[in-house]
Amino acid sequence: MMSIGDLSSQTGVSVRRLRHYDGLGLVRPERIDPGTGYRWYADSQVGRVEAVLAARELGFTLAQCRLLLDEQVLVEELRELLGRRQAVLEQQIRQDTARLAEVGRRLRSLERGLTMTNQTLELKALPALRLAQVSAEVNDTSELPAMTRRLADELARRLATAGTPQPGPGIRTFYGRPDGSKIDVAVAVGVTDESLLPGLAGGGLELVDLPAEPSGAAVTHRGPARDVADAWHTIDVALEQRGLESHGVYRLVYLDEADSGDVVVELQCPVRPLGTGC
Amino acid sequence: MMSIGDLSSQTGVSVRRLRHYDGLGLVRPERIDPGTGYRWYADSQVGRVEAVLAARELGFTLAQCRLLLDEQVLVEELRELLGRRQAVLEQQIRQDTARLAEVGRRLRSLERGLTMTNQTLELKALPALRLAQVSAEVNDTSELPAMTRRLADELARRLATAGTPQPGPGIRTFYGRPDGSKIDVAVAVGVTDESLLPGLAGGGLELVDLPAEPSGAAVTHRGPARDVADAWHTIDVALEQRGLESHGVYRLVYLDEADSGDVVVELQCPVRPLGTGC
DNA sequence: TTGCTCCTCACGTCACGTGAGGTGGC
DNA sequence: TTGCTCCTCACGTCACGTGAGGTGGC
Repeated sequence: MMSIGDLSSQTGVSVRRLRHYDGLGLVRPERIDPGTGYRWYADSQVGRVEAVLAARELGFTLAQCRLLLDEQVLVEELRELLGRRQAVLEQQIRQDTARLAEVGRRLRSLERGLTMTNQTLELKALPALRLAQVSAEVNDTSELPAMTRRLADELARRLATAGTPQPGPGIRTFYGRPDGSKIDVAVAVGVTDESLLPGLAGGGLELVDLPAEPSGAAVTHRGPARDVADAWHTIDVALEQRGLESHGVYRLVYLDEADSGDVVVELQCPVRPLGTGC
Repeated sequence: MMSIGDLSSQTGVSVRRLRHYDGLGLVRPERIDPGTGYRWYADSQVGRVEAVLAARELGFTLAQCRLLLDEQVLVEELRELLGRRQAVLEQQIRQDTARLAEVGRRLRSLERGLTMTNQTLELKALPALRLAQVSAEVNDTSELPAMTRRLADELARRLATAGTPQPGPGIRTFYGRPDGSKIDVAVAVGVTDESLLPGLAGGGLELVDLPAEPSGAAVTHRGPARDVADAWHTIDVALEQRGLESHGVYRLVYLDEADSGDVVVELQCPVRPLGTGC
């Protein structure tokens, strides 16, 4: 006969867990002292606990462990139980493998972005732009991907309605309001041929003139489109190392787009020395 | 502006979950009607919900999702977070793969056992045996593996103490008491040379004479030692198909043991026609 | 008046960890 | 008297599902 503490130290299973297993009827003490309520276990019950651990190791729930250990399962049912476990495990491995790949991809994209930004960050003036755009507002950056997709679709539809050929490069602008309440986002085309303006306005597009910025930063990014979002982060890191910060209207200019889904874009933003804002 | 039901149908996320996300501050409605308490969401918040789903898909907790989406993480911390996720996922995949292999092994062992038993089940008389053994009692079959291991160790020690050479084949016996209270288990050697008896008794071994059984069943099992436990199950299945049932003292006779860990054993048990017990 | 949508509690899930407060024998 | 071991509640975890009971506008 051994106390619950003895059983715990022999099996490495916490006293609390043993009490839990008792409560579930999974490992019942041989005897319970009616006076003190102390649990007393037979030496052989170490084997029972080990059997529980083994079944749990296969990922069975405690309820299933109980069925397994109490021989409540016929061979048929055991086959069933194992078969289901097999399916669940296969599913889980597939899912986790996909997740792992995606996490790895994001990590690599982050590293690439950091080095790329440091290599190609360029301080230069940003030109004035004449844009035909559709715009919206979002609450924060997490809403940007879905919204830019929707706006891009919308822009494509309106351009088709207007019947104009692609007037210039694709451009996206982002303006985080200084009070932090909203971000204004627009998907636009640069208008290089002024004769197209009336047609574009007729198609329901907003015509906007973005002023030139004497002092700005630009980074060229090549890679999968979905990595672009991360790239904005890295600009701020690189700017801070130079004692600068970004502000105002951010611009994303599409320079090229391959069939592979890879894009070449230039991220641009106005900059100023750190701490001169407000 | 959309109601919580609208947002739910647009994102496929249940209304309850959206309320939960509100509670956690993960997706806050743009406006809450002070009178009715109704939640009103901006169209753009569909994107926010989708961002939550995407982060969750990578296996992040909701608390982590919140950090990620609210840009509370510096690039350094994001790298940290992704790195930890990577490690956890790798660990999980390793674990699940091991579990899957073990489950598959058990399934195959079960199938093999079933066909093997059907092929080799033999009805025959069981011989009388003279045994030198160590024994113990256990509460149920789940305690058998650990206990037989312990008894086997004990037997080896005592045989060494007695200084006798291996007197005969290794044998294990199991007797489930008719009231179901306990199972008596023994690990024994068959004594073929009577002159060894005094020495064995001196080594602290019990000497037991197991009577012959005129009517019994036997199955020869070859394979990994740990699959033997499952084999007992399959005997009962095969017997039932023949209108028989097992009872009394079960015997497990080691015929051979390879270095690979594979064993050749014969499982034996007394049988009687179904329903003639008690 | 009957549905429909929305609301706020609040319990249940799963396998325990972690106190909180109390007891019996050295 | 001080430790030590044991005891029984009971809350917290995580991401919701599932009622229970009630409300406002068509």
